[in-house]
Formats: sequence, C-alpha cells, structure tokens
Amino acid sequence: MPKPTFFNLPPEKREAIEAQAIREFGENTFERASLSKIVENCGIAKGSMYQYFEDKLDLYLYIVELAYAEKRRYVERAYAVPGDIFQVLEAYYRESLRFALEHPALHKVANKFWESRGQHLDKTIDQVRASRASDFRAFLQDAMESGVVNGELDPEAVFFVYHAVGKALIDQFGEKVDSTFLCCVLDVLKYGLRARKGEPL
Amino acid sequence: MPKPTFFNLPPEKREAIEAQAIREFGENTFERASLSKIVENCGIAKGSMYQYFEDKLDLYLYIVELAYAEKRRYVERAYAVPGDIFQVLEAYYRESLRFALEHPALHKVANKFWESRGQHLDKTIDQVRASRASDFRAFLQDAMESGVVNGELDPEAVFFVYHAVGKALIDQFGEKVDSTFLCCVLDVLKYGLRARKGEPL
DNA sequence: CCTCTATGTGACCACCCAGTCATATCTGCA
DNA sequence: TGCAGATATGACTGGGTGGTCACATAGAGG
Repeated sequence: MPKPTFFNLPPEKREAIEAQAIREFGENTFERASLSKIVENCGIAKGSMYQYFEDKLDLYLYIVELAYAEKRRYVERAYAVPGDIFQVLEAYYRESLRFALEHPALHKVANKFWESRGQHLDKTIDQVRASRASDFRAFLQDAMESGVVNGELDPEAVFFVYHAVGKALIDQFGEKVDSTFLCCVLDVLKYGLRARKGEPL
Repeated sequence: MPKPTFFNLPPEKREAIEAQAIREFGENTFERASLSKIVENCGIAKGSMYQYFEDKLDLYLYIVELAYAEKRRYVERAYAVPGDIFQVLEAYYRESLRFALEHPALHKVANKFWESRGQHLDKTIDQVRASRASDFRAFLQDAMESGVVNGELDPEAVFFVYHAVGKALIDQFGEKVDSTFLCCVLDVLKYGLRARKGEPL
C-alpha cells in the first residue's frame, strides 16, 4: 500500500507518477522494470519515491491493482450475461478485448504481471492463478453437469485447453486478435466441447 | 560458435561446463542467467570462459542448440508415423514428452529459450517461431484440403488454438501433463476439429 | 518572525553483472 | 634444458540496480 503522503500529492503529480509507472511496468516484468527510469521520466528524485511507497514491490502491486480494478469494470458485465457457458465466455473475452483496446497501457501491465518474478511475487501470482482456476473449474463443472458441455470429456483437460487458449488470446489482443478472430477461435473450442447428439465419440 | 579451444578441452571438463551451463540456463532465461555463477559452479575462472566462447550469447546459443539437437532425435520419429494429422501430432507430443522425461534439464533449457530476451535474441527467436509456424500452417492446410480437418473452420484460428495448447502442454510436461492427460487434451482438440458428417455447424 | 512538521532531494552505498587484460602456468617439441 | 605457443587466471573496469540518509525546502500556526 502506498504511504499517506502519496495521496496528499497534487493530483496531476500523482497521475504523472502513475502514468510513468504504468508505462515502465507495461513494457517490462517486475524485475526488469527500473525504478531509476521511472523517477527519471517523472522528473522527481529517487528519494521521493520512497516517501510514497515502501519499496519497488509496493509500487508495483499498487499499479497492478490499478490495472485490474479497471479491467474488472469491463469484465464483470460478462457474469450478468444471460445464456449458456459459451455465451458468457464470449462476453468475457469480448469485454476483455474492449478493455485492451481502450486501455492498452493497463492491458500491458496486466499481461506482464503473470510473467513477473522476484521477492514474494511468485507466491502471490501462484495464489491468484489458483484462485481463478478454481472459479473457472467450478463454472465448467456446472456446465458439464447441466449437459451444455460434453460430459464425456476429461474436465481437467477441458480446463487446460480453455486456460491455454484464453491466455494466448488475451496476450495478443490488439495484435493478431480482433473481434472477428476472437469468435473464430471460440468457435473452434465450442464445437469441440458442445455436447453432440447422436454422433458417438 | 565456441572457439576451437573449447573442443580441445579434456572431455570431462568440457562436459562439466556444459552441465553447469545447462543447469543455469534451464533455471533462468538468458538475461537472468549469470555467467559468474556458471563459472563459480564449474570451479573455473571467468576469463577461461572467454577462451572458449565469444560472449554470454555465444555460450547460450551453443547450449540451446545442444538441447534442440537432442530433442530433434526424439521428435523426428513423429514425421515418419503413418496416419492422419491427428496421429502425427499425437506422436509428436508423445516423443516430446519422452524427451522431457528422459532429459529434464535439456527440456527446461528448450522451454526457457522462448522466454529469453536481450541482445539479438529477440529477432532470432521471432525467426525460429515464424519458421515453425509456417511449417505447421502448411501441414494443417494439407489436412484441411484433404478433409481430415473440418474445412469450414478458420485455418488461422485452428493454428492459433493448436499453437496455444501445444505450448501449454510442453511447458508442463512432467508436472501436470503425463501420457494419459496428453491424450485427453488432444482429444478435446481433435473432436473439435475433425470433419463431422451430416451435422451442420 | 520563529518553529515545527511534512515533503523533496541527489549523492551515496552495497551489490551484481558482463567482459578485459596483464600476468602466470602449462605442454610439447627441438 | 630451453623456448614458444596455447591456456588459465582473477583482479579490475564500467555500468546498472534498489534502497538510504543527512540535509534542504516549504508551509502552516502561533
């Protein structure tokens, strides 16, 4: 958590610091990113940074939380979408793509987060990953029990595939992946998962 | 390329250097890996390393090539497998898994390669990636034209999915992924890709 | 005007890194 | 034995990093 001093700062200065940190942490993982470069680009002294934050990790976690707070504002709409798991997932990735296009810098921060190493970050990341995984697994299990997703498939394998493809999609939002490509990819998955009547496996 | 001096070394010394380098480059990306630690673990002087190799990158590329040369010995058998694209792909990943289990250290080097950055590595990696991608795309196109893979799907999307899942599989060989899990995952993909008669998309 | 507190500063520290080079040692040959 | 070329060495350089600290400044209240 930032120190109180940080929030006493004139907003324009605070936002300048956030902007430069977002830039640096969007272009580099935590350990590659350079605090020295951030303060240089802000035009403030190294020591000042330590009036605002405990250390590099404190600043980093604040910026990452900033990015994910904004991303949540987009993505949470997907949970309210009526329809089966395929419609919810499509909405999720669509909102995720909108976030990436409207906040490219924050999107890059969020992506680089998963590649970051060092300090206690490793464990933090593993925890976040595990928590998300368990949410998705439960969501998937419902869909399999209700018959929307082919129940003959190995649930762990289905999760594995979705996880891998989802990560690859998000990694490439705004590069290879646009709205129509997104649909094509999801279709490849869907028509592999959807329960098929009559035709045996 | 290593300097001639390196190959004049007594084999046990040469292999000790290779072993320590493999260890370091298996645990760290190129830029994180420390030459100082390698020489320390080998019990040789820093300067000696520069009698054998031009620089850190030279050593790294030698080690990576070592790893991929061994991996090729396994994987190339897959190309000779008779059968459709699914059988070839399964053979490919199966051999790949065998390599990972029998040469875990080399497997880690090969995996970390793709995450590595710095010097001219970025461009080299992009080239290798592009070359592999184009091979696989061609292989896939054949399979789609011959009707083994559902021709109604977007070829780029199919490639995208296979690429994402393939990378995730290889990343986790020996951890989450064993032989039976591999088959389950490939099945999820296959039954999404296989041409289906009668049933409309 | 003085004082007290909050904030700003940048030289400085300890650490790690890749890469260099003058020097020492070894080895094989004459 | 002596010489020459090949090989080994590790202190050293220059550059980067995160983090610290004694000091400078600013602003508010009496």
